[in-house]
Amino acid sequence: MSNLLPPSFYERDDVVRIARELLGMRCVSRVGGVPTAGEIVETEAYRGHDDRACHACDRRTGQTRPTPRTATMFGPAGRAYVYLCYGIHHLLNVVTNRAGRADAVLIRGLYPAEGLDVMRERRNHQPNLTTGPGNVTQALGITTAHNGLDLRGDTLWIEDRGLRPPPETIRAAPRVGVDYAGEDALRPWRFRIDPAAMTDFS
DNA sequence: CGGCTGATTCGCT
DNA sequence: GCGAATCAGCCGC
Repeated sequence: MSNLLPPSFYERDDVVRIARELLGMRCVSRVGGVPTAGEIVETEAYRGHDDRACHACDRRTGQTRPTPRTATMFGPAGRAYVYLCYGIHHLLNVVTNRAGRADAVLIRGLYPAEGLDVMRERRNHQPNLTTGPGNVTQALGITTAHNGLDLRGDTLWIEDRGLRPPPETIRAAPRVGVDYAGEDALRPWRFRIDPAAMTDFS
């Protein structure tokens, strides 16, 4: 028994809260009909209208406006925003808030749950399957070709299986790799489940 | 159109 | 701890 996260989960005007609440949810891909999945253990929140670490916000001027790359973030909630980072890595985000508000949650880590053999193969048999945002997409088979996908479709979605990490096991920290964002780089919008508290996931 | 840069990862020092 | 890999987006000329 599992519940697909409803639009009302994504449409809320609080991307930081959503990033925290996504911890413990199961992220599922069915690329090419092959199921792979894992519980979300690390996220980061990006807020379009006032956060210079967010792609939607020009980090020099502070102006927020859509570009061809970031158009998905300005669209309706509950879709996948996938972009290419450093010319190599595909990074998966969940779009939140109403259309016009460019908020998104970056999926940075999973606890592997389903399709481990496929994920191992996609990861070229490296020991780290789904830690790190670039590794998550590689294991799930997600690329920029999946940008804009509705998370209620049959290729990529997020399920609520009732797993709720205890609040005291959730660590908040500044986001990774956004030093250019000035004061916004200090916002503690990175969330992860303390690895030592993850015995429930096995 | 040229140049710079990045929400990263991995291997080598 | 450092730097290469690798390229689309974005800015400025």
